[in-house]
Amino acid sequence: MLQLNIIKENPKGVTELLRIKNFDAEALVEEIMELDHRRRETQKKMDDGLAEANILAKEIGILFKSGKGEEAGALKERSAVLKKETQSLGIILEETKSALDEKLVLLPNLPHPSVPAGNSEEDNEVLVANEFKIKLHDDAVPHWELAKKYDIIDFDLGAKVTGAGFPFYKGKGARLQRALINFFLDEALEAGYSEYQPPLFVNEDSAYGTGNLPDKDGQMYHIGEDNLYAIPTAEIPITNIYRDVILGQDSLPIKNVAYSSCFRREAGSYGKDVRGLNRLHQFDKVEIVQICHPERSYDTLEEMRIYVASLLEKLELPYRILKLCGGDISFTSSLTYDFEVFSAAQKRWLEVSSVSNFEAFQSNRMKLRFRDEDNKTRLAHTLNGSALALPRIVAALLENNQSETGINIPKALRTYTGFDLIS
RNA sequence: GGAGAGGUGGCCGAGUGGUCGAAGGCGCACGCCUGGAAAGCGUGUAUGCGCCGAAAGCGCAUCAUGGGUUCGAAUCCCAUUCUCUCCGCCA
Repeated sequence: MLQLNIIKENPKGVTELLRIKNFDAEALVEEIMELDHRRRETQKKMDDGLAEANILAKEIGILFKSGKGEEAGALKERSAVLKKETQSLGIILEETKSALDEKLVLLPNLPHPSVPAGNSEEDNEVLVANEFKIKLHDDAVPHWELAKKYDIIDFDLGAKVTGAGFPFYKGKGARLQRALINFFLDEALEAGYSEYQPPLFVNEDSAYGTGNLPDKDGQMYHIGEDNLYAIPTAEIPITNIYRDVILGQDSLPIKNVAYSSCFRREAGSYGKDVRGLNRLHQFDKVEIVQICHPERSYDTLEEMRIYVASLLEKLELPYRILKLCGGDISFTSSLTYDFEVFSAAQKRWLEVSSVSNFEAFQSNRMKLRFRDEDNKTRLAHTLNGSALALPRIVAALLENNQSETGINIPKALRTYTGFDLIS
């Protein structure tokens, strides 16, 4: 949620910046300014009324104590009137506040000035392209066929037991999953992250905190009986640790890593994009989250970008890094780098990580603050990124490393898998 | 799932319906004292919103959360939630 102060200070600037995200904010900003004005006006009236009522109550108390109870009658009458007035003002205030909030959450985060304009993924800026040549033999096949051939992932079995998009990993396929998780976690620890194992379900407050509600309501699995949401990413529990928290001066930066299963309904997805491991309802991911001083957040973003790239290097996967354009960047992000690996048999790029700086957008909604050098409370900046999401990594590993004899495991993973070939 | 006890500032902990944002202690910060430190002494030490752009000041709200009773609620009532104890069930 965008900070009200930023909008009030420079409504035109906000509208201008949001054009880069192809968002027309003009009417919305105007409404917000108006609602804010009404809110302050109402609160002033109510506070004054309450102040008078407080004074009256004290006077009545004194009268009663000194045995002049009869004299309190008139004051009581006035008090009753004030109560009615302040109560109805209170209702108006609450209505105005929630109307203001409803409008505020509709505004996307401001893009960083470096974000290129654009409408779709075509306009993303390719920053790094590490496309070392992959030579596949003539009978090279996509990963879903390899999965069947070597009996390492069973989509049909998953469909029988649960539904489409919930595969079983078997034998060396299961061990490869476990190896990747451990590899990613160990690398993150090495890079100074603290490991968490989060709950896989969160409550409503947490889903709001990171902005998944009300935005992506239909995209999360929801347990109605207990009103809990299955997490689409570990970002939600890990970031919400700091909801309504004021961090001490020395606690920044916070670097957390968590492995979790992720659950996504992916309503509306279909076609060849969702074939095999390309898009699942349940998948595994290692997520990194940082909370840092506002002045450091872009350095931190670069640090995270380099870190994620190093993982792909170690896995010897051809990848590229995209700086997302205004039209493709998410609602909550100021600046996002997408990482894509090349899937040789499908001949297409698959997104495996998205590293974003949210600046104070999440913190503002979550009330995540810290004490700065002057001991004042300020909103911290939050960042996160996948490091990495497993399924598409597995897809690329299988396809790119297939040979006549089997699938070769990259060196960095062999100590984790305990085997160097799937055959 | 059943029964009971409880939730007060960063922490501990007091609080009879009235001047309680809340005693006292610990912690922390600053100052005095000291050659330096400890001890001791003194001062300060919540958050949000509003008056107003900032500071100072003032006002309002906040004692788990949300309602209610009352001129007045940390205190009384109701609901929710979380923690603890016992019983039941259980990896």
